Amino acid sequence: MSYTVHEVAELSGVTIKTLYHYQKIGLLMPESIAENGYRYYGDKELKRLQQILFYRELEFSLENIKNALDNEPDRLNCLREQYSLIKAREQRHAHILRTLEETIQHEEKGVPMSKEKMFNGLNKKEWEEAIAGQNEHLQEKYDYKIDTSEIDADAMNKKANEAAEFMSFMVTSLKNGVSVNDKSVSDAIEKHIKFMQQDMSIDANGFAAQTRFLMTDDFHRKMMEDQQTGLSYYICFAAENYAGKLI
Amino acid sequence: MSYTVHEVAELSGVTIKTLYHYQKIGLLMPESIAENGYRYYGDKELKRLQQILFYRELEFSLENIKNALDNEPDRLNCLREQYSLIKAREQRHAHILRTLEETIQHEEKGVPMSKEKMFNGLNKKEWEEAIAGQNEHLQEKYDYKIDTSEIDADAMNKKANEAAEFMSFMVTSLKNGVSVNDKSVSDAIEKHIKFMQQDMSIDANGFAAQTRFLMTDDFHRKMMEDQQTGLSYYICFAAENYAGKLI
DNA sequence: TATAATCTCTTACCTCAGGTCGGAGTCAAA
DNA sequence: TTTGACTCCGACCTGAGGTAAGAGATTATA
Repeated sequence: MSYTVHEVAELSGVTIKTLYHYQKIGLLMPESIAENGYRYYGDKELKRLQQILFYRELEFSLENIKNALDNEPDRLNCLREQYSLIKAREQRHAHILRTLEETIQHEEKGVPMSKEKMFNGLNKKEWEEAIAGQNEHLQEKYDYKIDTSEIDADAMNKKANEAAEFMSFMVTSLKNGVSVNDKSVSDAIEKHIKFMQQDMSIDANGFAAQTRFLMTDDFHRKMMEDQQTGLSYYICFAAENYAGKLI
Repeated sequence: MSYTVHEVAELSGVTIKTLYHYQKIGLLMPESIAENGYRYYGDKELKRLQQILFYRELEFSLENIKNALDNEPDRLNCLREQYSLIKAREQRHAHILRTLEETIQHEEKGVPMSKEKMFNGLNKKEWEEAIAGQNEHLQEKYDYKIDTSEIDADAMNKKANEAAEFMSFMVTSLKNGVSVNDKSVSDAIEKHIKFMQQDMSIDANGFAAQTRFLMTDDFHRKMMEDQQTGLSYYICFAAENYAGKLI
């Protein structure tokens, strides 16, 4: 099955000019070119175009897209990677949305807002710095930045701070679809338990029991679920999984 | 309070060059210009810049932003409008994400996908046409399009329908903080299992095992978590709880 | 079969939202 | 007074296309 420029344009919503452009920069070549110069695209080309558009949607430069597709010729891997990138972008947008909500609330009450908060999530420079070193995999490969900094740290004292950090990490993991089996999750739990051990006697099983209580108890569950839907269940699973591993 | 270009750049993450550019096109003028030519911005300008960035995030052209801000000088209205636009964009992204998911599933099974479906949500032309005449308010004012074609109910057969109904019920319960112990949850699971028993042999324990698999398997968990954060964990708990009760 | 309407190719130039570079003036601190 | 950081402004560059125009190809209609 082969398609004319017009048909491809119609199907994909891209203009003929854009197809020509992609050909010129070697991003998407026609399957064949007739003697009269007419270009025809096949199924393989349509699939590649689809992937180009997914990446374009993520604001990759055409050059980056070319690299991504050429370095990862396995379509399924590409698609999965695009999936997690889109998920990552969602976080940034959630951040911006929160800033917008906060701004509306401040404006409604007529209370002035801190200048830093005003640009939370919008300030690309800032969060690119804040997350330097994180998510190396995607960053190296795509130069794509992921927003993971959520809480304002120094507003809390040390204890609350550690707890909030742990929670925020779990929220991020939950939102990113990280398995409770993942080493990063186990590590976080281990660290959290060690911290708690500074002023109380608790072990992995005790912690698991505690999280199960937090999940079953209506009041505490509500507190956690308000922070992030699903959090109480996730943490409980993670804690039980961690305790189970130690046996 | 007034800020130098450097300070504004630092706060907002925008470059000095961009500030200059905005000044040149009359989008954001400094509050004052000293005799030495230095430009200074006040609180009012920072607020305007914030709004510019919200709009820019929504891919409005600078000219459109100028019009939007000049025609709607009421900040609160602007912010609210931006809020609904961002919400609308979320829909479009959800659409794209679904196309990506479907593509992954087709690719996994090696089944070819219809060419139209391949570009669902990506085809801007298409959804601009599909919603012609709708959302006139925003379109007239901003030339911004909203994706409204979301659910194609009759596209699903009965089976998928029941599953979707069950899932949607669980999502609602999770979001409302309903305990997995709650009778409504047990009842829904019972009903769902009975339905499945029509064409397969499964019991409460089998179902619990299945949900645990869905939670532990990276790909399936991703699918569920995408629908609602925490869903895979909630359903697994609920299923295990239901199976446990029967003993 | 002739003609009109549509499609296609290619090149040259335009646009938008900035980035880069360079020269020159300005300011604060050592 | 000199150094280093900050600022201004203009000229030119970039990416991802859009527009316009001339010319050949194909298809539909008279």
